[in-house]
Amino acid sequence: MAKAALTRDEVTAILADVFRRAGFEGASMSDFSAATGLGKSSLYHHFPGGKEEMAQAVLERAAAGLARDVVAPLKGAAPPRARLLAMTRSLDTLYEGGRAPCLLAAFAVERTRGQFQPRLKAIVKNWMAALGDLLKEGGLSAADAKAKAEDAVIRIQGALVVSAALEKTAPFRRALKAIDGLLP
Amino acid sequence: MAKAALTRDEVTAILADVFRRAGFEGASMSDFSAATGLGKSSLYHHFPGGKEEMAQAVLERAAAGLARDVVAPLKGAAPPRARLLAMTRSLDTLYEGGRAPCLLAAFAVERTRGQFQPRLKAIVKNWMAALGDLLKEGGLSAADAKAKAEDAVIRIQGALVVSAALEKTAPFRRALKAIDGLLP
DNA sequence: GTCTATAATAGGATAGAC
DNA sequence: GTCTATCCTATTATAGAC
Repeated sequence: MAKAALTRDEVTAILADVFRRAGFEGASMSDFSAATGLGKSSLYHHFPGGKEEMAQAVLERAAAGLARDVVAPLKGAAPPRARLLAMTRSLDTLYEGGRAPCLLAAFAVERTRGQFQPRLKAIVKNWMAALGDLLKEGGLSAADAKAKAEDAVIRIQGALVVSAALEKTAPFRRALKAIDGLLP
Repeated sequence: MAKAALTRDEVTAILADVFRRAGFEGASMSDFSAATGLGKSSLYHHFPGGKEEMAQAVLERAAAGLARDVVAPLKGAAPPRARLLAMTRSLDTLYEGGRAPCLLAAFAVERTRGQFQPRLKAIVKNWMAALGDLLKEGGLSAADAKAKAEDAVIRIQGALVVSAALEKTAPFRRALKAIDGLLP
């Protein structure tokens, strides 16, 4: 699809979509070729390091996307509760209401996660730290804010797994609601 | 390893361990061969349907194991809180304190989950129902018990993902503690 | 019931033309 | 920058001897 000169970022976005649905081991060059409309050699032209480099580029892009769409809203000037709602709304879009898998989780549960662990850690820590800061600002004690921030990320990841297993979006939507309720 | 005449159940247990670490797509016949000490042909003798049949057998065994080790403790004669603690203790063993991945999650996040969905659904529903019954018996309203049961399963799955991403067991252990606290 | 050997296919990756 | 053609390896799976 879309032969018209894809930029590296556009290609990376498509690869990200394949990776998050198939995981690292599950995604193949044929998948990438079909999804981008590019031949294998074109893909190697963009990513000489092959699948590994593609995955790293995709993770880097995901980290930037999370920083922009999920973490940045937490740091605005609006009241804490409004910022929290902005994050959950963004997550609802990102995960398509619970229907789309999480790239982070797909990589984290695989045997091959070792090569991506530094980035996975950085992404999760960055997210939890920003959320913890917001909850503290919203009136929670430092310890409580940290614990609830970790719990919120856990619930989002767990809800995606349970929603996928049950083929239902309700668990994910309820989890977002519960996170909304962390601040009054 | 262990050449001495493995039973089908013993073989299945080993396959389960490979599957939960590698996922369905990630696990190969070579992995199974190395883990069981059996040649590929021996594996096909036990499971003529190949990888697919192996996965189904593994899931069936996992469902039985969950029923025995996780769901059954919830239904004993002990006080509700004691039964809840028995479940979390069993989960701590099953997931090796947060170090071992969940077979269910590994299959649920993959592209290939379709073929296993009926079993995945049954396992999750069975677990949530038993936990909901216990919480109701412990004094929660029917609606609250159901919501908190779903939340508990979500937290366990999410904690495993987060623990794997961070290479830390603390999130998983804290999640179990939080579930312990659902009943006074 | 387990083995060795072997097919048949899909995977990741590269060479070289345009 | 993209293509076709190709290579090598790993993968799933089968045949047939013991």
